[in-house]
Amino acid sequence: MPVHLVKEVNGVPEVQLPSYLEEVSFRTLQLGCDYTNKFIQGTVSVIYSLTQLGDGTAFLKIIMQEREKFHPEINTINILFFGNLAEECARIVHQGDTIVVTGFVLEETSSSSEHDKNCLQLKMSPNESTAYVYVKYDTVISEEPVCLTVTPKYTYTPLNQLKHGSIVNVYGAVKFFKPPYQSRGTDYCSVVSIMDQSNAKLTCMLFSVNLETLPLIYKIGDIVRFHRLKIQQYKNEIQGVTTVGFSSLTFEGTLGTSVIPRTSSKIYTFTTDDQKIVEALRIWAANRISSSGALIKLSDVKGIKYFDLTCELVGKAKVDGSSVLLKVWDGTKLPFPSWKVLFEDGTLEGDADRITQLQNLTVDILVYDNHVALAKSLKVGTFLRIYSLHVKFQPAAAKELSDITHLEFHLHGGTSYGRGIKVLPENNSDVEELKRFLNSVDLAEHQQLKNICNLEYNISNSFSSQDFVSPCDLERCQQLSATVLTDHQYLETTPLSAILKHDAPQQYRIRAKLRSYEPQKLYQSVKLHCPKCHSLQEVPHESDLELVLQEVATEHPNPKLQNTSLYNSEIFTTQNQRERKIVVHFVKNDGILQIPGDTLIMIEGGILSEIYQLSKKFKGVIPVKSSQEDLIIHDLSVPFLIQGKTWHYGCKQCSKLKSMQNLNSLVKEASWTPVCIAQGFSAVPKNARFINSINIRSLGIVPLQYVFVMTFTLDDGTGTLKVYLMDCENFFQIPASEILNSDDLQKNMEMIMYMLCPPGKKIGEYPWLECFVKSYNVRNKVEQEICYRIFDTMVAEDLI
DNA sequence: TTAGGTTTGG
Repeated sequence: MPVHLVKEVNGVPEVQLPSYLEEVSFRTLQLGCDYTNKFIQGTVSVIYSLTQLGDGTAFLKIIMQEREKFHPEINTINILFFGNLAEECARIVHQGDTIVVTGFVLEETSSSSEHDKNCLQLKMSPNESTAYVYVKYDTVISEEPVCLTVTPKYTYTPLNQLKHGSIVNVYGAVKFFKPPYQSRGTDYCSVVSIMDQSNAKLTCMLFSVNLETLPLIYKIGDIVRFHRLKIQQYKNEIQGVTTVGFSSLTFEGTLGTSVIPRTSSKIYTFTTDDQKIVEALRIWAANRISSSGALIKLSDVKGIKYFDLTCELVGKAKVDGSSVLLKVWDGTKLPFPSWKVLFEDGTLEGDADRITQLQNLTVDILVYDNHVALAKSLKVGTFLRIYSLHVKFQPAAAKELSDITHLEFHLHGGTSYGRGIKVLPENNSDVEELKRFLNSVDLAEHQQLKNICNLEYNISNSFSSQDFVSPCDLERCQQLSATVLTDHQYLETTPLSAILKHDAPQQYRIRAKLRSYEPQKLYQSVKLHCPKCHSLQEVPHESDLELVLQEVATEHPNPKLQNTSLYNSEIFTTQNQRERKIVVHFVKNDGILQIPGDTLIMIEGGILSEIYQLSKKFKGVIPVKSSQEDLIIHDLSVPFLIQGKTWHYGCKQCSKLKSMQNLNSLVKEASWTPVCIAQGFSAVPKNARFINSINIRSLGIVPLQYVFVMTFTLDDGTGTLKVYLMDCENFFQIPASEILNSDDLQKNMEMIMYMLCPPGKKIGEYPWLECFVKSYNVRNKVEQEICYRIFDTMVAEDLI
């Protein structure tokens, strides 16, 4: 570090110089002597302007006056600074400052000007020399703990003007932060991203041995002031890091709250200018930084995966070596039952009576790994903010009747997304508000309820309980729609009774509740739809695929069809079976092989598990077999292309299979690149872009689309209407092509259906759905029937 | 030095 700022309070520097340094006075300086481990100290009497030398190197000249004037005739000396040392000193050093320089080279001056009459100068180079600049803070004792009489003038650099290598003072609104955590090194670490009116963002890596010296940030939108932050480059972006003398102040970001700095520093400057900066930043950030001011309560966790919870700690227990249980409450009631975590008898800390009293309002949070140490140190009764708490929706396992749909709360290991726990002080405004709210909760009312949260509780009782939905939730369900119209908002709502009287075709906007739906087993709703002949087909079962592939695997690859201009081929022989041969053809792009992630492969003789493994590594897998003339696709009983988790099938009726050489023309057009894939076809669903990019029609295949096909029975009080839903991905915002291979997506869908049609509740408590419905005529052998289908409607985002 | 925002095992 070439330049250090040293805070000097009442003449006492807060940082001592390294003990191996020895002071030398001006008069003892002699050419040819070694000044390693020596320092010279003085007062800055003249600072020249920063200039550049012929080769562009920054240059600064300072004249230093010896503090103790032993010999008046030689009491000044020139100091020449070069490079970023010169730039830093030009910014920091003022006339009258005390400075200490080390690592200098003593040389004779060639100049003969007035100030250079002593003929000696000190040369300071960035790599060898160090300057310590002392900033004076003089205090007087008064009734106030500390009163500043001399205030250093700080300048603050806008975040869009930060330069690599500089040490700056900045203000910003917190866009993101990780609460301090123990790093793998010696220090605590906190990552803080800030923004200011320049709209630039700066991510800062803050380290400190003392937890207290890191900024006391409680939520996004807080305002921070950092002094002596070093700016450096990392991966083509600038970042801020702590440096010697770093200090910070933090202010609440909420408009109108008092501007009181949070800091561990006993001494700091804070002027009316600072107050204005904070207030201006608050106004700027109010509309631009989504603050966590609208804090999420336990009653709001519907459809949410991660959130920051402000709560009071009621109980604590050790569960096992890697996790701790926290029992917390925020005065609101969950919209679903939640889990109760088991722990060993006698390990629960907290007031047993209070824990029992609040049992219907507390949630169990399991805290893991790196958060365990902090969790163990928490005192029952303190107020906490738990950041990025994972709320996991666990749908009922149908086979196990003892299990019911419930919520789990996990604070996973790691610090991603600022995951962590912070103790909030009692005077924090959110805590004050929470305390007021907790005091207003009618505990007797909640105690009268049955313990519906207990997972061992009988399933039918818990679902039929009216207490399941708080009055607040009920109101929301009745007023808002759980679906959103994506077009035609101008249409007026038509009652279902009126629709039933009309002829088809018509289009309607309706508002109704989902009385029931089919199929109940959601995986049965996924079908394959042919856009050409409009047939609907079942998705082949894996066991059927396996049979076809095993049969093909017994056929012999044709060696003549290997290593062509289109692809390179490799033969693999299995060891555990009857030496089955698998041939993998790596398709080239314009004659060149790509990295696996960009490569299309064709596989001959592979069974399901092998194809599945290969699909994880390669961009796409096409199962093929050898004919006499060319490689050909299977008979479309198996997927013609496997891309990640999506297995693409072709319509057996509409496809007219051609040889694989037809892929050739397309590959020559260089369309086998991620760029081409990304260009896509805007009218085509996302999952079909890839197969279009390899122009699968050149192989004579008509691809089938994955769709959800469901029947909804809707009721608006005036009548009931059976409507079809056929949707690729728009209604649920879940791709039908991926759901069969994704547990997460299946859980999401179950959760959505649970919200739309909550089991065990009266229909009055169901949410409203606003939908567009079109009617159409279907003629069967006997009569004409009017059918209805949902369109241009999607599930509201807060349910997804 | 550490971390370098970008969630999941429990």
